[in-house]
Amino acid sequence: MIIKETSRRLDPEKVVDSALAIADDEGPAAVSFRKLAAQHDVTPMALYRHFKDKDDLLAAIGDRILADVVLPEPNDERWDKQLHKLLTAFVTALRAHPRLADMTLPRILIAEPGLALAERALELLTEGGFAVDDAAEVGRQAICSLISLVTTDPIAREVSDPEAREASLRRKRASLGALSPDRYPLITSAAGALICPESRDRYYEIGLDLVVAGIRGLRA
Amino acid sequence: MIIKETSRRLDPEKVVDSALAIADDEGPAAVSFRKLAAQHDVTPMALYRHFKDKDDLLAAIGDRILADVVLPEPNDERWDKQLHKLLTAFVTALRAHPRLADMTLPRILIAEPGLALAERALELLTEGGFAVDDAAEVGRQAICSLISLVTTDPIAREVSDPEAREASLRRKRASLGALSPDRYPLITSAAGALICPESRDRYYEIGLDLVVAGIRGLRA
DNA sequence: ACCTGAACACCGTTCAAGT
DNA sequence: ACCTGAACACCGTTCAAGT
Repeated sequence: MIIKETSRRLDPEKVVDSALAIADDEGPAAVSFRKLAAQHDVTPMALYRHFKDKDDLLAAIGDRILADVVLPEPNDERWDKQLHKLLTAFVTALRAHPRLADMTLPRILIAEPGLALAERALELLTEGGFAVDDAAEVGRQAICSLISLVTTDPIAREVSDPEAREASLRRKRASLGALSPDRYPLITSAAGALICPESRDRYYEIGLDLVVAGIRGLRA
Repeated sequence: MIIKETSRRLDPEKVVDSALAIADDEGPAAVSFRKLAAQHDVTPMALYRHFKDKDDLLAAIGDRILADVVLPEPNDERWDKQLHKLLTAFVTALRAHPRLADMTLPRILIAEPGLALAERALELLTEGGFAVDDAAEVGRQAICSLISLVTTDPIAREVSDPEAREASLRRKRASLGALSPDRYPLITSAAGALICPESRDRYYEIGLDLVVAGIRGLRA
């Protein structure tokens, strides 16, 4: 039996590891073939053997994130409760990569974990009384809302650079603080919550509840 | 009375016009100082007199879009019905710029039309029984969901390039068509709706109904 | 099959200088 | 105040060539 010596110098999976790390820290725009090539001691052009173009690399990042979704086992709870848990599992995986959550959207109906999630969501929605085509529309919208819940997470933003985060908060406080309480009484009195929600868990709880409540309400 | 001759060669408002046109056609990434400078017969550096940096220019685009929001007059309908109309007005303005809708988010609590929208939304939410801090959280989430509704509008995408759009649809059809109906019975049977919703108006109607139904449901 | 070298056509932004 | 010129430090991607 011959153990094949690994002859390839470049491991695409490790390139995606690096890309994911850069994107988490500095955002997807900071990911570049040239930087990745330098990190892996190859020419930028070497990457084109493994990724068609930059979009292809970003798609691989999306797939990586989706691979972390851990679907809950079906049980005998009500469809809406199970849907809540299913969507929570999706959000949990995305929360690890707040700046990258939207890379999953174009991969959901392509990557296997995304397909499993979608199929299960459609099962629960049809169980809840939706026609399959309506379930598709509602499910898509739910996924989109939850992705944007994560991408716009006000607490996670710029977490890599705490002083940039502080500066951004200070700017927001200053701008809302300058508003006239007569013209904008509710905005000024809700300024705290508008600038940054008190608790991150509560932020996600409200977001998920809102999505599931919408689905429940639409069916009626 | 002296009519001041306009001495400035560069009108920042016209630069934003051009930037908006480019961004609508080719996406925000295609907007560049160099391209805009060429279009306005100046050096790229001339733009830095009028815009701090590229982010500042994109913020101006966000403000432009928000300026098109036409708020409905308050009336004596129920709070949730009025909220539906308010949010519809927001979505209507965004729909004119599907690829740019998310540039409005960071400008909502800064640009005047965004503040007016936010204040009115908070009014209706508190009228509906939300505490002001909860209203803030719920309102933010609603705005985010609706922005993502527009940015991911499956019908508007790549509308500038109809054959790219066709190619993308074909790719999606092929990829869903290759799935096993045994493993993914619901996805395959909903393939049509998943690839592209039948009607654009219905797409937006469902999206808006879902958001308002969620808010109504959360209050209870 | 996998990688390199050189080149093309772009970017945002800084700095010093002109009027 | 407003604009220019030259430069710096980047990009993605193509093409032809090497092993």
